[in-house]
Amino acid sequence: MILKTDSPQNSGPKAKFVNNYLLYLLAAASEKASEQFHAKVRKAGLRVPEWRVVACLYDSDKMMITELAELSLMEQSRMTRIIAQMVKRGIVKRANDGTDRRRVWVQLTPDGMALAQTLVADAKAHERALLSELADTDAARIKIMLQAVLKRLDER
Amino acid sequence: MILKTDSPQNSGPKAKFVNNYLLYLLAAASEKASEQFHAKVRKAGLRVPEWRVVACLYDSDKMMITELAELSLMEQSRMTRIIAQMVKRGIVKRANDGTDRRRVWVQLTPDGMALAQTLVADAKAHERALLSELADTDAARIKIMLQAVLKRLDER
DNA sequence: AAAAACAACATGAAATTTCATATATTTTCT
DNA sequence: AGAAAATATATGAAATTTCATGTTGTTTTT
Repeated sequence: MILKTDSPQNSGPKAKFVNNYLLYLLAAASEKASEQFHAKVRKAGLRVPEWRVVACLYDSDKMMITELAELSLMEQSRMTRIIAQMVKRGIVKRANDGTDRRRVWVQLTPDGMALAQTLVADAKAHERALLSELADTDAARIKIMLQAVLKRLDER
Repeated sequence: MILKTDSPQNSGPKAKFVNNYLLYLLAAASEKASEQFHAKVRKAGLRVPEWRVVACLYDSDKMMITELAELSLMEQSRMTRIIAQMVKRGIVKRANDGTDRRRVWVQLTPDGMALAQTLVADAKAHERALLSELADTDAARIKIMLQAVLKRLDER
């Protein structure tokens, strides 16, 4: 029996690095799994970072810029500007904190909420479809696994 | 018994979406797992996209711009410009194809190879460390799982 | 209660990225 | 063969992103 360990363009006897490298596998899986859904996001008029903000606020109703940045996996100064755009477009609004005047709370507007409802529903449907494609595989347990990974990464 | 399903900032009874959403888990795992190593990459004088190019060429010794872009998960026009910079810095060189004059083959220079050797070794060491932290977890099988996911995603 | 340290957010300026499209070359179709 | 389609790369211009740092406000130290 012949073992096919790699993809087509594999030529020599030397084992490939990239296609078997954890960080690459993670990046590629993330990228390719998201591709389809991100196309939907853009059709709904949002860019991916904006969708992340909307999804975060769907869960929490108000968040600080810094929190949004961390949860959305991007830099604070970038988040500040993204929020500014989203405010202009009426998706979110900014509010002050009564106690700490440095803080800016970001919240969904009614329009933003509507968007969030729709897109989160779409996201869940898309996820169901994706997971069902993996149902007969080890990969079905992927979420549990990824959560374990994240927990470990956080702990250190 | 009380079920704690989520992270600290979880307040209400409503189940969180983001922290249990596959595409988020993938993105976050990728991001956070890479963080440390990407810092090393930058210390070695490369940015992340450049490291991806170097890693690809470590495996294949010559690749077309288009191939590099696809494998490195980015757009072709961006790759064209990244390669231009890397050429200037003496990390890679461009060569023509004898038959198809549209093609540009990108190869590591000797300096580029040296960089590749070092960084790939670092990457492998980093990966070993990471995987050993997960050794007692389900997540130890994560690579197998991610490969299964990618295979499925490719097949459709 | 100052001083120092820290935290949250904003912003200028340079660099990168994106998007659409151009150019050149090869392949396919009729 | 000629036309049309496809492929590979390049590029202008607008938009976004990054990096370093500025500003304001809060906490901690001494």
